[in-house]
Amino acid sequence: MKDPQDVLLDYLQAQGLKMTPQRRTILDIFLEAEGHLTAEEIYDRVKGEEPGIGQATVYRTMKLLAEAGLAKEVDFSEGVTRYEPEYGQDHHDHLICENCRKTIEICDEQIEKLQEELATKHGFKLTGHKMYLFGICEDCRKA
Amino acid sequence: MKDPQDVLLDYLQAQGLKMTPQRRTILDIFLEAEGHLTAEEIYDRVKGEEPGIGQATVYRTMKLLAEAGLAKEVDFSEGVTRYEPEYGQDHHDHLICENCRKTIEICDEQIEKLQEELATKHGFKLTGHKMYLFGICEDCRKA
DNA sequence: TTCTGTGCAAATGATTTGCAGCCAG
DNA sequence: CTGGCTGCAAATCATTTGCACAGAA
Repeated sequence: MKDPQDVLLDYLQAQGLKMTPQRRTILDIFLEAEGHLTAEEIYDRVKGEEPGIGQATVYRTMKLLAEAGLAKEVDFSEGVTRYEPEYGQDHHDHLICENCRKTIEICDEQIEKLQEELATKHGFKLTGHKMYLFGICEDCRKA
Repeated sequence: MKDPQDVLLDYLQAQGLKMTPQRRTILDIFLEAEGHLTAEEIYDRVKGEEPGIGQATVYRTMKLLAEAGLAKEVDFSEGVTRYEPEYGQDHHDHLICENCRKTIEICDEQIEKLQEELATKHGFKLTGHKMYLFGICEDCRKA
């Protein structure tokens, strides 16, 4: 598979935009991080590596990565946008523990198919969906 | 079915809170409105009827109605919280046209069942879910 | 009377934007 | 060179909160 840096480069060129060290750094840090980070959290990590980078740049770059198909915005109803790597990842939804906030990535083909049918039934051409299941995980129920 | 005003009254009394004309007005206007309004939009309508009511009161009251089970918060990823009447309504999800923002309420029992199973499979006790299907509606595809 | 509720304005928190200088192509 | 990019600070936008007064119970 193509290197994510190259994917970004291609996207930038196609849009007449430019590659910069800031964008490179932010992409690297974002990709090597685990989980679903907010722009703020990414900014904190970026500061550790390149203290000169401003937080507006991080916000701008994360939006850019989302457009380039490298990052995906997720929203767990906390009032902040989180990002997860999208490139080379299979599509999935999330199962979130309302107590400890642990998040499990889930995917069910049958549900996807039913969603498609449901949209079609109403005359829609489905372009995407968001599904979040909320519950209490095993550990939290025991405790 | 019990009158929504009474449902609110019961909830308030159970919580040691008070009924006020503002709350009555906001509930009325919210219930007679169609669709999925934001607190801001509800505030605009409220001003038409009772100009003295402040917008903080509308925000506070909508949260209250949500706790009382009379309103439900929905989030179409626009950066604002919308509210829809919940009392006496069946559970449903939403199918949203990305072009004209038209929203259709949908419900599929089979999907719900699969969601339950999916959660259980991961050791979760499902407490709720959010599902939004995005697409392009028939009218917009024709146009 | 006793709190809770209200309106107002100020505060918040996440995100965006204006701007002057910087730098990739 | 030139137009996009950056850091900074100021600006937004939705929502929340502090406060003094008002009004349900």
